[in-house]
Parts: sequence; structure tokens; C-alpha cells
Amino acid sequence: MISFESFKNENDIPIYMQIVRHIKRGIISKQVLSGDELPSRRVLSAELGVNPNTVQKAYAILEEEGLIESHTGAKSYMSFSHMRADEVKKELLENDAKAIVNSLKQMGFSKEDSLAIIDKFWN
Amino acid sequence: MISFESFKNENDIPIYMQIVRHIKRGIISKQVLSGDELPSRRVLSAELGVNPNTVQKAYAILEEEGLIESHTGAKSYMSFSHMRADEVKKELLENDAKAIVNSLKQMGFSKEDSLAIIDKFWN
DNA sequence: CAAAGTGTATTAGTTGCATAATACAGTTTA
DNA sequence: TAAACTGTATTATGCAACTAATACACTTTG
Repeated sequence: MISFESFKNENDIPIYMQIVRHIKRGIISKQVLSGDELPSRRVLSAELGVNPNTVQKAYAILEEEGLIESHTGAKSYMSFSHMRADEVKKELLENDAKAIVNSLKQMGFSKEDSLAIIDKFWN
Repeated sequence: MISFESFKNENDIPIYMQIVRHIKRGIISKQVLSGDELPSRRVLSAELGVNPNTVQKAYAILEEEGLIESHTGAKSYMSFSHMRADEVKKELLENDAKAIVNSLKQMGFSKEDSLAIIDKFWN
């Protein structure tokens, strides 16, 4: 069963997008595998303290993107090929990396400064 | 005059917040100094292709936070102490660094992986 | 002085996000 | 089989972000 334990609601980003991103990051880290069972809309919405429609929106997007299979009445499962997982990894990593580098540059840090900052804040 | 040349509209974050952040990052990188003249609300809104009210909202927040001085009819100027600039730097860097580290960790990357990724995407 | 530019304020309208309350059809399971 | 759980759909409401169109008081500048 896919876990949302580490899920933290960041303000300023729509919840349904955070759910999508959380699962995609799970795919990248291989903590989410094709075939894994998803928590039901109602269960996850209760766990996250959000509306069922919000979870439904996230799941619908993931299904649209070919990562989830769901059928009326039955449980929903992750379902994607190895190739699809690689695509997700490339997309997400590229986006995140660009945003990270961009914000560091805008703050005027050199590459060396930036590496030191990551190192310092890693824990 | 403060430049918004490098400003890029990231979707999913309110524009007025991006404007606030852009100026704060400028303070950190010392490209924005106390005393610097700001583009007028109308001029900047035209440059960014957004509504004047959106810029006004951003400027109002910055004034509220003690970084801008504005008076009816006159131009607006950056205005902050060295100490205030240090506070901004600490706040913003901490926030950004935490978000960066968090997203990398969620993707399952080790510290070493992450440093390599930053290095690779730096340009 | 007059015009142009400035900050500030108000009202109205649209859109997207999220909640709330149901409803219904299908599947699982006790 | 019946109950409990699933996915899916609909309608209504509230709110924040953003746009649009003005209006007014003040400062700067030609």
C-alpha cells in the first residue's frame, strides 16, 4: 500500500498537485512500484484531512497520465511501464533541478556556494 | 532602477508572491540596495503583462515588511537597514534550502547524488 | 501653471481550488 | 445474499488570485 506518511502540505501549491507530485517522486525513488495498491479516495482524503474530490482530482490526473488504473467499484492500482517511469523521472527531475538552480542563482550564489548550502542543510 | 529582466512567471505560485520573492532575492544578492528606485506600479505591470493591482499587492506587502517606502504621488524606493537585509537573507535562504533538500530527499537521492545533480544542471 | 506620472482606493467580474452533501453503479467480503 | 466498501458524478457554496475600469490626491517636470 502506498504511503503518504511523509506527505507535508506546502501552502502556495494546490493540494491535488502535491498529491500527484508525491506519487511521482515515489516512482522515482522506487518506493512506489507498478502494481502497488492505492488508498481509496475516501481513506486518503480522511488521512490528509482534505476533501475526497481533491484526491479524486489527483488520481484522475495520474490516470490520465497513464500511471494509475481504476475501475468503478474496485480498488485502484499503480500501473506503468519501466519506460513510463523513466519518462516521469526525467520530467520531474529536470523541472525540480531547474527550479532549484534558478532560485540559488537568483539569490546570487555561485555553484560552490550552492553546493555548500545543500551540504549544510542536508541534516 | 531595479530590474525585472530575469523574472520568470512560474505557474502554481501567485504572481504577487513571485514579485515579492524576486525583490527579496535581489536584496540577498545585493543587486537590490536600500535607496534604489522601484519601477512604478503601472510600468512594472505593463512590463510583466499583469494587472496593476497585482503589482500593488506585492509592493504593499513589501512596504508592510519594512522594505519599501512609498508616498502618494512620488516614486517608491527600497528602504531597509543592513540588519533587516540580514533577516531577509536568513529567512529566505532557510525556506528555499529546506524546500530544495526536501524535494531531493523525496525523490530518493542521496546527498552525493543531489550535489551531482546541482552540478550537472548548473550551466 | 499645466500636463504627465505617481500612489492609493473602490467596485465588479472571472477563474481555479477546495469544501460539502449527495447519489448511483459496481466490486468485495463476511 | 447483504453489507460494506469502491469509483464516479453532480450541484452548490466560499474563497483567493487576477483582471478590468475608474477615480482621486499628490508630485514631478516641461
